[in-house]
Amino acid sequence: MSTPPPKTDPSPPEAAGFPGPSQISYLLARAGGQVVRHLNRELQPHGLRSRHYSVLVLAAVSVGRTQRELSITLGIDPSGIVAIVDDLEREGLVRREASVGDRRTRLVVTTDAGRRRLAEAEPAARRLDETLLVALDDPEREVLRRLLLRLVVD
Amino acid sequence: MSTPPPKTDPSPPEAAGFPGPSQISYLLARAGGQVVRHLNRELQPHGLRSRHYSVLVLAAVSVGRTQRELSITLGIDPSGIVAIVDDLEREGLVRREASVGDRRTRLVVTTDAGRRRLAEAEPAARRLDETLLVALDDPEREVLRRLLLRLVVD
DNA sequence: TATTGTTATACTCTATAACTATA
DNA sequence: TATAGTTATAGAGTATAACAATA
Repeated sequence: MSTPPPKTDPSPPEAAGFPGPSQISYLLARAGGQVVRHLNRELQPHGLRSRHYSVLVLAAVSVGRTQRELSITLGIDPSGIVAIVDDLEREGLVRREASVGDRRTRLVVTTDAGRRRLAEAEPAARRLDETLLVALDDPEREVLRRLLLRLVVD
Repeated sequence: MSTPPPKTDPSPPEAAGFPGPSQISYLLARAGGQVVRHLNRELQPHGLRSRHYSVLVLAAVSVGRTQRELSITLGIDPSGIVAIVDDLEREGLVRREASVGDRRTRLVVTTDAGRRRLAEAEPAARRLDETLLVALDDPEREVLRRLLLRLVVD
């Protein structure tokens, strides 16, 4: 009779020949860094950086977001949002509009120029998913996407 | 009779009520940012930042690594490695040793003080995996870990 | 009193280029 | 010529604190 292969350790210190730390948090930090670097490079021809792109996407999806919402959703400090929206507004890609209910808040809304810019840049961002995830097949990507969604919502 | 729930779209533009873009690259960037922020906060009492911690871990696992190896494995620019190793050396946590074969390279080796510091800090880093991944059960974490490993190796 | 947006500041990180010493 | 390490520098990102307007 054949002895069953030993159960793999659920959290081995080193895995699969990867020489670095294999803790999930480390791997996430590393993968995230890769993404930002690549994304910045891909977006450069379109005059956007990853953070500006995120804000532009998010403001475009809804009719308008308060800067506070953008800050919370994107995990960027409110003062960082101000700087990013300043940049985008200077280029005419978003407008700050007065909010009806609360005169403290200012709604960030995407302009037509912003939507055009987004349409130009989007393929570059989608291409990133392709090149970065080349090691994974479609079902694996979907699994990864769902797991990450649950992490990021928090 | 109950109608079966509709099959979920394998790659919907928006998913599960999450307000942001649900592209994997975006989610990775976001999760990675969270990790680095949390990790830096957890490590602060131990006088380490996430990059210093990574280098310390990596140098401790083996008998010594060239700075070039550290640079490639951690995805940090060689000039960044110099700065980090300078910091660690100043605190006596690592030493730079001459390499036998190649007099250009310098091996980064962890000192006893470095190993002690690592032992102090490690629980904080492991705690991160716990708090950050609270939404996922053990098998899910293992799936995520393996997928990320394949992404990061590249 | 608490919150939204804003400004200011210091520090860390990233990206590049140039330089040196060795190979 | 090419590679390992180093230095210098500019720009981007992060973290904090303080402030004015408004709730």
